[in-house]
Amino acid sequence: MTFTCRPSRPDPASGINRKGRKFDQVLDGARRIFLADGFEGANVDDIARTAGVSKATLYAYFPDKAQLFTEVARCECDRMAEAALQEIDMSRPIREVLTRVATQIATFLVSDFSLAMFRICMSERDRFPELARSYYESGPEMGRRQLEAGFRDAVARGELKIENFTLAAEQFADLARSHIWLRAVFGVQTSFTSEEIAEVVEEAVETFFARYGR
Amino acid sequence: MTFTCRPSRPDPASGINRKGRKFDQVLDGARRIFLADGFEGANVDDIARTAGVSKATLYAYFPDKAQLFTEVARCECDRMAEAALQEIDMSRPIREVLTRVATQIATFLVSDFSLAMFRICMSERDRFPELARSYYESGPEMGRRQLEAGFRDAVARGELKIENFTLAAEQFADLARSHIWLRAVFGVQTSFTSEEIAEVVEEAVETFFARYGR
DNA sequence: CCGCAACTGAACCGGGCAGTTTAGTATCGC
DNA sequence: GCGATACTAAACTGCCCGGTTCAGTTGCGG
Repeated sequence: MTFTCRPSRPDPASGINRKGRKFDQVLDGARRIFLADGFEGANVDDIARTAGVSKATLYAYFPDKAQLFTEVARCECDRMAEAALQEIDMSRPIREVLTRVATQIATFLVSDFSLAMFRICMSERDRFPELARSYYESGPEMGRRQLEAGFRDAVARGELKIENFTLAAEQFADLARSHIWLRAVFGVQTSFTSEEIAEVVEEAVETFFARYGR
Repeated sequence: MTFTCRPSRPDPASGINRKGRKFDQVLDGARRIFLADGFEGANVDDIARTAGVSKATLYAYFPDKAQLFTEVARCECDRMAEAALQEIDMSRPIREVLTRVATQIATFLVSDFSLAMFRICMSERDRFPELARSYYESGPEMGRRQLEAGFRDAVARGELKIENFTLAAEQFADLARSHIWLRAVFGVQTSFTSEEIAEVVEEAVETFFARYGR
């Protein structure tokens, strides 16, 4: 599956040349290799080969490796934001809603994509400080805001009682990833059954409700 | 401050030569540079210079960069284990105890050392899979076991009610780092006042108690 | 069929860095 | 004083890899 990502804001004189048949190929190849190997670890020859393009062509589109990387990263941040921005359907009973949301959080956080992006953000924080920051903002932060909004509705309807919305949302997300995420990022456990996730989710909802329920 | 770390198990024919005046210097210099720059990012010349030692001397002690790194990493895992292994004083009222423990967890997790080690584990997970694993085991895992033990005591004394001890401990630790740790690892926020930490801790204890209290 | 622009593939350059070598110095036991 | 051992400084090797160059190919508009 390959898809491109048009600039959210067109890059101002970034030196990127978007016109040409193979632009998308290059970006796609770069995405794969960068996600797999990180920035430092990625080899431009590999990217070109994976993209099915000559190195010269690659450098016809992008002035250097760093800009190619930031372009990929920007797209992935957009994807991330999109993922974080699913509307929360509050029409169902609150407990069911929270269970579904927690399941989504937990499942996403142990996905290959999420883990790869996280690792890259960690590894490349010195070289690309903006990357980690903007990923945080389009991901965790965006997700938190969504949660907060949902919580406000629920409180308004008398289904939850919350004073500190920010921290409550943060706690909810942290509870939803309890146990499994740390194991995933440290590589202690590499795959998770839906039962494992369901157990963590259930306990998360239980604890959250004990504090903020009704 | 410089201190050495004798092998927990003497390395079997690892090619490391421990005798010589400057062994400790080398290890100490390596620790600094590796913690600051990671494995790939660290420059052996820098290490030698920081250690106040010639490169030739360095290579008289360690056969290569990787072994030097793993030696440093092993020591840091030991330090980590030691830090995680503080006895929990259960004589005080449970709420006070948990508040103190949560404060320790939160404070440690946003410390330079902890963040540096975490980043290295993430960055070098492919090159040194064992590192992340053993750091996880001497850190989070060890800490969790300690917590679990404390919880069992508390349950026995009727101060808490818990069924799933593992998940409860995990939830407690996750609640204790809520909000602040993610911001720290993504570099969104680089320093934390004790008030910020205290707030998170208080909310963590509150939520934990709502579920598992009395 | 021509011309032009995109693309290819392979050779090449240059810098960074792990690890080695070498020629020389300091220190210690005897 | 003498040999041995530890250490130093600096030059050097070899490799990897980002980026460039260039001679040749493909394909498309007119």
